Amino acid sequence: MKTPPRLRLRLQKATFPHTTVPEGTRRRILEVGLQLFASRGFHDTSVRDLAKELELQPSALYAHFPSKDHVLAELVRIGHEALHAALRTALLSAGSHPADQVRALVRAHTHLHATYPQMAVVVNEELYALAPELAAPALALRDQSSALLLEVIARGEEQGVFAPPHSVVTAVAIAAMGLRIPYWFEPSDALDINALADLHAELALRMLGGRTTT
Amino acid sequence: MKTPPRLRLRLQKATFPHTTVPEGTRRRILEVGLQLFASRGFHDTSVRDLAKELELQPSALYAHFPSKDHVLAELVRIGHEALHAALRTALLSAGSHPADQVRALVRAHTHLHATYPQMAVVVNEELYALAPELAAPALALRDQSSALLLEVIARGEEQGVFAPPHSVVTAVAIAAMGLRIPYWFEPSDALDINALADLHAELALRMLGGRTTT
DNA sequence: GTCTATATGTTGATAGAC
DNA sequence: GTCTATCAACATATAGAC
Repeated sequence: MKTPPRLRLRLQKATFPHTTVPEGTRRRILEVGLQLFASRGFHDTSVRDLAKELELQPSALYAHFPSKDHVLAELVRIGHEALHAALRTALLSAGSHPADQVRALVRAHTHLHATYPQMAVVVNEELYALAPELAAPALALRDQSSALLLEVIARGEEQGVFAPPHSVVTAVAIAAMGLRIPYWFEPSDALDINALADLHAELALRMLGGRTTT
Repeated sequence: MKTPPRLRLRLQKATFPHTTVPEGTRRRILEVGLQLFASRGFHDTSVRDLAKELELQPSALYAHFPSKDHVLAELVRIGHEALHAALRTALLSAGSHPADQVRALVRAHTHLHATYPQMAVVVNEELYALAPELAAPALALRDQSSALLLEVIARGEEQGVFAPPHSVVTAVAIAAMGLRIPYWFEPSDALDINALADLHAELALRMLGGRTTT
């Protein structure tokens, strides 16, 4: 926190996907960590910065986390688990038609990235700051999550309802839409989260060449 | 550079878009800066790290740049200028049909991000580390670059050859494909840069609903 | 579980010789 | 334009009292 207030993301109160995060100081640390890591980055946020925002002394944090890295690791874990859970739930409540399933996955992906922009940014930009053993669980979940989309696309191609120019490149492009959301989207009357989710689902289906409705 | 080798981007020799970067030590500093900032991030790369890789003493850098920030600022400037120049050139050599123009813009965007992945990463992820006055020129160029795509899309809609579900959201989605390239793409025989450019252009046109050929 | 105080290393940057 | 030597500020983390 040497350089003036160029922020990666607007500095605002950060919220979690509702996972099992205990109340109390530990949770407050995670919330403040999410806020600061998202807006200035992990390496540009010091333990003193966290403590100041929490109105605690720096040493007090170490009663709750063994190190600054572990605060980030916990955030990264929560974020990946929330996304994976959301995608699985979406798939389960979708119909059996591949277009419905893509719509469900993309809508869930969009919803999460638009609702928890700080979590999305920290999970995606600061994962590399973790030692391999702290990052590993998140990376495993990430692979499982992308597999969900790839499988639905493959099934759609087999059934002849999708005809993307290249299934992997198209899957990456669909995911990319979601990953960019925190950097430009601000919910408004003209374009709220639900409308954005619909738009992204529509764009995904256009890329897949699957305009089919059930 | 405290934490073990989790790298954001593979550590490899970094090259520039051919802009006017003078030979000599100043250029070497920029090349090494690009390499290290891309792989570990600006805040996790110390002046000592740069000096070590350059086989110089840390103090020697200050004969070429007034501060570490100015190294990043110069990289960010070069990157933005290169992209803007590439997009303008692409537009000029494209035909007058909006579909041709989108194809040209997307192909150029893809080419640059695939050819200079480190530059793309640094420009997009580390811009926020700069003080406003150092970041301003780049931000201005960025606005001009996105305007190019938005204008072509608007013209296509007026002519009735494009019918995207939402022009701004679609433009952002098209740009997002390009921004993700450095994080997954590795040129291969099965998928080289040209093929990727073609695929991205095709996906962009599908999103725009403009399959027209000239 | 929070505090005060501090250990220990690293940071960006400068002074001044050659 | 590079070196040696160094500064002041900052980093993460710990020790021990309450």
